[in-house]
Amino acid sequence: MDRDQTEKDDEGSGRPTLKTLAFMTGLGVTTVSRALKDAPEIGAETRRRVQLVAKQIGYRPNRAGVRLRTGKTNVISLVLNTEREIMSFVSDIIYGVSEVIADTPYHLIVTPYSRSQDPLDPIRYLLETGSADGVIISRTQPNDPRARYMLERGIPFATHGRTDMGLIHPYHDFDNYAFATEAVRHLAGIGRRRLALLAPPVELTYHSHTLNGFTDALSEVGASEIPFNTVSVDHSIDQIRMRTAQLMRRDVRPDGFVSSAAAATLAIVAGIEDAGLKLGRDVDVVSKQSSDLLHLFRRELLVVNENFRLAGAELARSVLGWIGGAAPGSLQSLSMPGEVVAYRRPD
Amino acid sequence: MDRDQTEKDDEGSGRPTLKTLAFMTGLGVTTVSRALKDAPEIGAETRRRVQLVAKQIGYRPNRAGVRLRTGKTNVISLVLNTEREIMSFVSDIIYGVSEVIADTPYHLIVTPYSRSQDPLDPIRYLLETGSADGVIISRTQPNDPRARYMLERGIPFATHGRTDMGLIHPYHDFDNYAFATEAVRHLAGIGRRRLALLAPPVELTYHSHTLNGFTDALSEVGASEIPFNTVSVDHSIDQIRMRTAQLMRRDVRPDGFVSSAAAATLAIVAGIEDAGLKLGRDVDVVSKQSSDLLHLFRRELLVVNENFRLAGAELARSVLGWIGGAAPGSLQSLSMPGEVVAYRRPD
DNA sequence: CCTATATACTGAAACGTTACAGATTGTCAC
DNA sequence: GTGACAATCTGTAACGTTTCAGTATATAGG
Repeated sequence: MDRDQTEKDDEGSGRPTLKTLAFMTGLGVTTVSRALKDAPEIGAETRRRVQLVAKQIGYRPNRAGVRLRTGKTNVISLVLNTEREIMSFVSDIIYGVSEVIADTPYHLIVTPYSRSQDPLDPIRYLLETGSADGVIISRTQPNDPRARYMLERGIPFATHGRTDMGLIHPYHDFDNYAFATEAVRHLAGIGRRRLALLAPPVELTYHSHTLNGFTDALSEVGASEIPFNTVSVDHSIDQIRMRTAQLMRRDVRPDGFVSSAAAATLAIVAGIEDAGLKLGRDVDVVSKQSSDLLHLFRRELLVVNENFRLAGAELARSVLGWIGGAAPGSLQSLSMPGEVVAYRRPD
Repeated sequence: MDRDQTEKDDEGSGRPTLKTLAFMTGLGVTTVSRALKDAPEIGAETRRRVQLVAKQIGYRPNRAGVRLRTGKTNVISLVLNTEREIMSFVSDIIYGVSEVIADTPYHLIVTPYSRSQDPLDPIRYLLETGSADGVIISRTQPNDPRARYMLERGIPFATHGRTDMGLIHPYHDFDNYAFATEAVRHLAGIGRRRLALLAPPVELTYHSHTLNGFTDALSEVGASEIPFNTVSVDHSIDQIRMRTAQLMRRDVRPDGFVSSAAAATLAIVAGIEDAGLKLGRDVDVVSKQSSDLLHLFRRELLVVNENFRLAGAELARSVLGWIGGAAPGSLQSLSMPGEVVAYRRPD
């Protein structure tokens, strides 16, 4: 008896599979599979024919099939802290990543963890369940157990911010050293002499980058530091505001602030005004911001822009690059801050 | 010849599968599978034994296996516009969803689309590739092709905002009608008589909700409307600012604003001040906000809070509920605005 | 004409899971 | 002792893909 033409009622119902394509082209499933990925041992005409039909009927490989067979998930996971992450960071970085993976087969999954959890938990989960081909983490620490763990397990990842463990891995970072030095120089340039720094939390790598830039520039310009390390950008608006107000009521108070985050800057300004002082007259503030809103808040503010969307794109490129076999050391990038910009009246 | 004990070197290397469990317990793969999901025809002791071993060795079902076999993806997709979505919305809604799916097997994938694309594109993609068990969409329209499409295809979804097509589906919405009426009443209560509304974009359902609340309350309190519909909250900061300034320089200008979004409010205030007028004296502004920052911006601002994190949680609950077989009509929720709150000095 | 080799294609097996259709017990009624 | 029945367990197939180990045909070398 001849081979039954319709081994199962293929055509018609669900979405097309390799079997559908095989049936339509009269080829074997194997041949179709290979033809679609430009394997060498497939005839040129066959290849074209298969690819044409595949395009026509809108064939899309079944992710589960591929994943089961090959272990490849085509997933990038973005690991986020649900409490401490900056808002615009979350939004922009997601869009940056999306932009880059848009014309790849990759999906973006968001893997959250909360304050109470060990930051290593979500990473362990991802690795143990093999849920992603690549991982992006933020809130990077000098000695980061997550990076160490992923290096050991050999899964491609990229960090937002650098580590300092003597290990090589892809990262994208904003040059916070340069930011702090520029900020201090600018403040010195407009006559400010006693500067306070609202730094990132101590455990994160960019804390020391920022702090080093700050203190190096202080001695360069001959200004002095008013210690302000009882709070960090991770603290609540109210706490920062209160501490700022306290600080501004002292005899020896700062006449300039450098702030590492926009939301914190709102709190600093509020604190300054709580103490009855005026921004631009009694004190100046240079702040990082990631969206162009601070100048609406107080036009006296001095701002430096950090582009999180770019960071997201860069991080995605790095992870994909590593997955694609590039050397991790070649996938590191540093984003230079622009100038400190003062308010300019809109046209 | 007896059955070979090690059909393949199971134990040891990779993560445990049903086969591993079957080998360890001496049972068949089928039995193990059923025991793990509390099937009725499994002996009580066997069930406990299997589950104990599974827990001990940290068995986790392989997602690809399940997905291939059953079609269940265990994925919820959040569909976002990469240009127009409010920042804090993205961040908070993701966290809200995460919160709810944290102790379920679900993963959250973010499916972005850009200005240039048909909003239906990402939905089609998800449905055609069977990439998700449930979908959450925002920027809902009265006659929303996405909701219609998903209803036709029978995939569970929830919308942020309501539709108005006579079709029943889960949604979560903020009561923008109530927001607008409360805002107008409050402004009237402090003597404002000529009010302008910065509304959501016309194509979205909550535009008319807001507008209806606004106009209904206007006639209730006997105030009049100063038309301000050349811009919406979707416009750029600069455009809103410019239009506001233009408006405020007219002879007949508003003495009160109702604003549907915090970022837009910054622009309105800037525009007011560009025209040389003063907030709280010449004009009052009631604004929605989703994070507690507007009072830092100008303490004269009057705010109503909208909780996006709650929205995310509610939307996730709705989708999961629908997936779980609940009636779509029972998965609709409306969040009531709180009072209009004026600035209160921190303790 | 036979053998070697390259080219183009193919079936079977496997990834981990669940559904289907049994198979093996033990218990009980008669 | 036999048949019926419930309780408990099991093997096989299938989901869609890729890899392995081929098979069939043509071409060329001797």
